[in-house]
This record gives sequence, structure tokens and C-alpha cells, in this order.
Amino acid sequence: MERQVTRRTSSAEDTGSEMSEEERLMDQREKEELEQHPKERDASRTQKLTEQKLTTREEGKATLKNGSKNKKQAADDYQFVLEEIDFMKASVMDGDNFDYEEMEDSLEKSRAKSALEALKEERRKLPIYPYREELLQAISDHQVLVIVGETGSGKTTQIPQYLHEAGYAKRGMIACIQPRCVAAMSVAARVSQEMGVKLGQEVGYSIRFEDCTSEKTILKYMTDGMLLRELLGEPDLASYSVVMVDEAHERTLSTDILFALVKDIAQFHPDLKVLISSATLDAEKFSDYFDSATIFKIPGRRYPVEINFIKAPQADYLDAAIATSLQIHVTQPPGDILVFLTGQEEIETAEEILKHRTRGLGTKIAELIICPVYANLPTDLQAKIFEPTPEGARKVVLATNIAETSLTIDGIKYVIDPGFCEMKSYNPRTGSETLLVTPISKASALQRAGRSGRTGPGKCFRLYTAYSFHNEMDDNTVPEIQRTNLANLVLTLKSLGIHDLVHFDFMDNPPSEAIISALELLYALCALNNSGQLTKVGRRMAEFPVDPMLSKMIVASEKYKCSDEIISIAAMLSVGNSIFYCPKDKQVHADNARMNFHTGNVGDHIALLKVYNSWKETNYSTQWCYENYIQVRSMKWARDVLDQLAGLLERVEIELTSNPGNLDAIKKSIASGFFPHFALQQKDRSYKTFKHLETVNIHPSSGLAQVLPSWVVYHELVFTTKKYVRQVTEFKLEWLKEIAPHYYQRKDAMRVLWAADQLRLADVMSLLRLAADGTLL
DNA sequence: GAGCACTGC
Repeated sequence: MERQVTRRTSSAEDTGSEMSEEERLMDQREKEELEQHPKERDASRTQKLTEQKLTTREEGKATLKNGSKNKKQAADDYQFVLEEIDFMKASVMDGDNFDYEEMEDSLEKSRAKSALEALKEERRKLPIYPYREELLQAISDHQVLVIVGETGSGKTTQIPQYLHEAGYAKRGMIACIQPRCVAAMSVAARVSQEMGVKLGQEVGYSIRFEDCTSEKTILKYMTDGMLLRELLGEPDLASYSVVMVDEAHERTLSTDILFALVKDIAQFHPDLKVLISSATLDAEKFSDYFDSATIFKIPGRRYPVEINFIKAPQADYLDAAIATSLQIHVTQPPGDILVFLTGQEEIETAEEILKHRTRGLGTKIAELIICPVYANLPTDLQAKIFEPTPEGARKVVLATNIAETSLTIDGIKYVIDPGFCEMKSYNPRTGSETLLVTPISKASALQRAGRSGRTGPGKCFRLYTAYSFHNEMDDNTVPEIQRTNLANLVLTLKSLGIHDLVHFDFMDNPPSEAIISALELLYALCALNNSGQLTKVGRRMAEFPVDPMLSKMIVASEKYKCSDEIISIAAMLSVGNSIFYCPKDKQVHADNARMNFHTGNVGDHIALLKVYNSWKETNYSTQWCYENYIQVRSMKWARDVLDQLAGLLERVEIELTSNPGNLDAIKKSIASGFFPHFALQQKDRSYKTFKHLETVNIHPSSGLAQVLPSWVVYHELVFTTKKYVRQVTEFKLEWLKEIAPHYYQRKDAMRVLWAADQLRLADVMSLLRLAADGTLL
């Protein structure tokens, strides 16, 4: 039943001989400079690097202008080791065993005939088309099928249609699960066109904040989280005949849970068909997990991509990436360049250096248009990457991982892959998150390389050695379930009635400490009782699509009569760290604008509330956002979340009450959810966390970073260059008795007294009093 | 004195 993708292999050496003389010269120059300035990557690098570049690159100009000597040696000194990786050759496969006229007749009537003709022609040209019958047979023969479909095979748009044409929709909806909502929307739109029906009718999509389906819907494209939420109301998926999990290799937290639940459901519902569609090498793993499910392979349509590894390891990948971009620009045929960098800061640095260097070269080289792109970049600036490159110019896109899966840019012919990305991992012991520059996996490297071969043959330049690739890089990225806080996942599973989490059949087990600390947290929040059952509080909390400490804060706001303020704060916090936009060149202005919301040192939570309310007062003005360096996109998202939370309040019968003047009530509600996140100030401006005795600092972006109250409650603890607490609000120790007497014990008070350095006398006294007067057990 | 990417009845 397995199909092998046809592969094309060819000699690995030939590109080396295509190097032009200029290229060799550039190479030589770059290498000399790299050797002269070996640099380690460190936190303060940016400044240094920029300064250095601005001076040393002047020499590069001279060399290029004069041309010069020693070409042979240059060629020997610096060259890429070339190795060709094989991809499917672009081909049009024919084969015609399917009657489209018949399909048409059975579909809705209202449609443009000629447009449909063109679409059906396109459908037939997709690589998947010749496999239609065989695929349908396989689905009919097996309840679970793993489908390996390369990019461009047409699996996402065609398989649900094939299933519909084969009559599966008569038994229930055909769900196609996507990891991203843009994909769900755009694919649904495309499929509705192909079927000649109106979007939202037979073909629809369902994503957060938008349910574009109707009674008639038979093909439903939806996000993974959406199906998970639906499962809470319909645990047996009775309204579906087929669930196809697309892009399963991305392994989001939600899809990992879905795998386990769907596997379980399938055992009791033999009529439910399960399709797992994965693009990469881990099909075997999916097959094993689903009890040796059959694997069905479909070739894709992609152009060959030539892979080049660097010969010797580079001291600094950013340096090497910039050098390589310029080298490509000067020596290679037209085609845009995509460079994968780790973050905003790095992209801004690279942009500055590139601008300076190309300016230095003046008219000696063709125009190089530099386009930065990262998730936090305002939408209007992001749009620049999609503008067509003018004749004679070349575009270089400096992107984060956003370009690996989320954004597709046409016209990219060259990919530069330094082999790193910034990744979050979670320490369940301390509850801290770490943001770390990490080597990417082989799967990720393949994905990146593939970005150059979408519209024509491409080239990928990897800034690491072939040896590193084969011997040092992991095959796959560690799945999210193994590097994230599981409190929300555990709450979801508990509300589905799954209690034995340690023996739960995950595809990759999360660390048991992560499950245990999640259970401990839920117990501390009173969401679970002694026997691990969901309490009434827990059931209410599970209704809210936010992390448990946030949902507890919301539930607690009922008591303090400030649910209105609290859901606004929760909505703003759930947007994450992207409310404020701080471009490097306007940092002072942006910082000033941000500090305007901190008057009165009310703390970051209440500052967020002020931001939201101020925006609301301007009638949700975009202009206001620009003036205040605030991301419009984030604010709109917060508004949608807020609407949703308000609706859910009603559902769990919590009255929407406002108590704007009573800041203490708001702070107490926050603390009711976040009491595990208390910290005490030490004399050296750092803080000691009450429970885990971690030494932390208030994040410099906080309004309280200079104020330093004795006691704070924080939203999150992130470990970047230091351990920072972000989103901080003052808390009064005497509130502890009211809020979390069950959580902190006398021994915690004594331990923090013992562990903290140079406490203020007043704080020592308060702690002793707390331990002595019976407040703490 | 700091900043990966997604996403949720």
C-alpha cells in the first residue's frame, strides 16, 4: 500500500564551478573578516556588532570596486560543500478515471460555468488526483489511515471532497483540522469555490470568534483547538463521519490531545474514519501510535532545491548570514532571498548592517530591498514582503520562524538557514519559562529549505556543517506538550472525565513533573478536590478559554464585584506580550507612551486595564493606537477575547459588575488567581519568590521596575538573560489571610525569611507576625 | 534595560 515518491538525484559538485569571480572575491573578503573578528553570540552583542560592521564593511566596498588578486586561493578558502537533496520534480500527471460532469450535476446549481471548468481542470492536475480511487479504497478498508502528502499534493483541498463524493458526508460531517485559522479559512474558501457553493453553506469553517458554518455544512475546516472545545460538548464526535487531522507533524498541544481522544473514540465507534496527514518523516511514528495504521504516500509538487552546507563552522551566524545574503545578491541570478533569524532584535540589527553596507556599495550593485518580518511587526509593515520585487532589484526577507510555516512568500529562490530559532521551554519545578536560542531540528531545516522551491528551483544555504546536520541536530522538534505548562491541558482532560493522566495514552508523554505540578496548581486553586475530581469552581474555570490562574481570577472577581475590570485585564493578559510595539529607532517615544499608563504606580495589570479603556473611549481608534505605540492587531484580539469572556461569564452565572474606583478589590481578585506567584523584595532590588525561593527581577518594561514595592504578585516568570517577572502588581501581605491561607504555611514564611537577603525590618516583622498569629498553618 | 511562533464552545 505504500507509494514511493520518485526522487531525482544528481551530482553534488556542479554548483561550485558556477561561482563567478566576484563571488570568490566576496567569499575571500568575508572569510578574512570572519577570522579577524571571531565573535561569540552574547546578550550585548548587538551594539558591538553594529559598530564593527559599520567600520569594517567599508573595506568590502573597496575590494569589490577594484576587483583583485589571488582568485584561486579565494576559491579554495571558502566554498560550500554541496550536496543535493532530492525533491519531487514538478510534473503534471494525468489520468482520467473520474467523472466530473456527474459531480457537477449533484452539486448546487448557482455558479459560473466557465470558472468552474477552469477549477476542475486544475483539480485534475494536482498530484493527488491519480491516487483518488486507491486512496478511497484505502480509507474504506481501514479505520485509521496515515497519509503522507508532500506540500502541493492537494491533500487538504481534495481529500475532503473525494470523501464527500464517495458519500461519507451522508453519515456526518467531514472535519478537516488545521493548526492555524488562516489556513482553515482560506482552504475552506478555495474548496467552496471548487465545489461551486457559497462559503458557509456546504463548505464552511469554524475558528475562534467566527463560526462560518450552517445546517447544510458537510465539509468543515476548523482549528484544532476548536474541535477540542467541541469535544467538551460532544465527547463521541457523533456529528462527524471523518476527522482528518492535517499538518499533524506540527504537533501542537491541541492536536496531541486530539490524537489521544480520537484514538479512543475510534475504538468505540467503528464508523468514524480517522485520517492523519503528515508531511514529513515521522509517518512511522504516527502509524505506530495508531496501532500500526497503514501509511499512504502521495507525492507533492515541488521544485528541486539544492542544499549547500557551509564547510567550516562559523563563529557568528548573523555575520555569516549577512555575508551570504550579499554574496548571493552579487553573484546569483535573480530571485528573492529569505533569511531565517531568531527574533526582532536580531532582525533589526541585520537590517541596519545590510542597509549600511549596500549604501556603501552604491550603484555598483543592483538594488537590494530589505524586508523584515516577525509576528510582532505591525500588519501594514508586514505587507511589504508581499509586494512584487521591481525589475532589476532583489528582495531579501529577514524573517523569524513565522516564515517557516505561517507565512508563504512567493518569489523566494534562495534560503539562508543559520540553523537556530528561539524556543520556549518550561520548568515545572519553578513554573518559569525559558526563552532560548536553540538549534533547529532536521525536520525544521527541511521545511526551511523547501521555502525556496515553491515557484521554481531553489537553493538553500545552511550556515552549519553537513556533519552538524547529520550528527548533532535532532530529527524532530520537541513537541509542545513536552515543553509547556500543562495546567490548562489537565483541566481540559479532567472536564472530559479523564482522571488517570499518568497512564493516559499520549503519543509522547509529557514529563510527569509537569503533570504533577499542574495537578498541584489546580488543587491549590480549588479547582480539584482531594480525590482529584473537578469542583464547582473547577467546572466554572474550565468554561473559560484561558489559563487556570486567569480563569480562577475571573471566578474570584465575583466576590469582589469587579468582574468587568477583571475580564478586561484577563483579555489583555491573554494577548501576551505584544500590546506595545517598540521599534528600535523610536524606543524613547515608545517607552514614554507606555509609561503614560503607569501614572500612580498602579501596577501593570491596572495599566493594561487603562490601556484597554482608553482605547475604548476613542471608539477603538486605530490612530490612537499608532500614537501610543500600541499594536492595533493585539487590541482587536483583546476586544474579541473580552467579548467572549463576557459571554461566558453569563454562562457560568457570574454577574458583570464594575468597581473601577476600588483598586484593592481588583488587586485582590488578581491575587486570588495568582497567589502562587508572590514575591518579596530584597535590598538589592531583586525579589525572592515566596513558594519556590527563586531570585527574580522585575522586568524592565514593567511600570514597577523602578518603584519596587515590598510585595508583588506577578503574571509570569521568564528566564531570558535573567529571571524576570513580567506583569507585576503590588500586593499587601495582610491580604494573604483572606486570599490564600490554605496555600502558604508557617514553614513557607520561615523559609523565605531564611532564604531572602537583607529584608526590610518591617517585612521581617510582618512575616513573623504572619507565622505566629495563626494566619498560616 | 528587554523582545520565537501559534492558538482556544
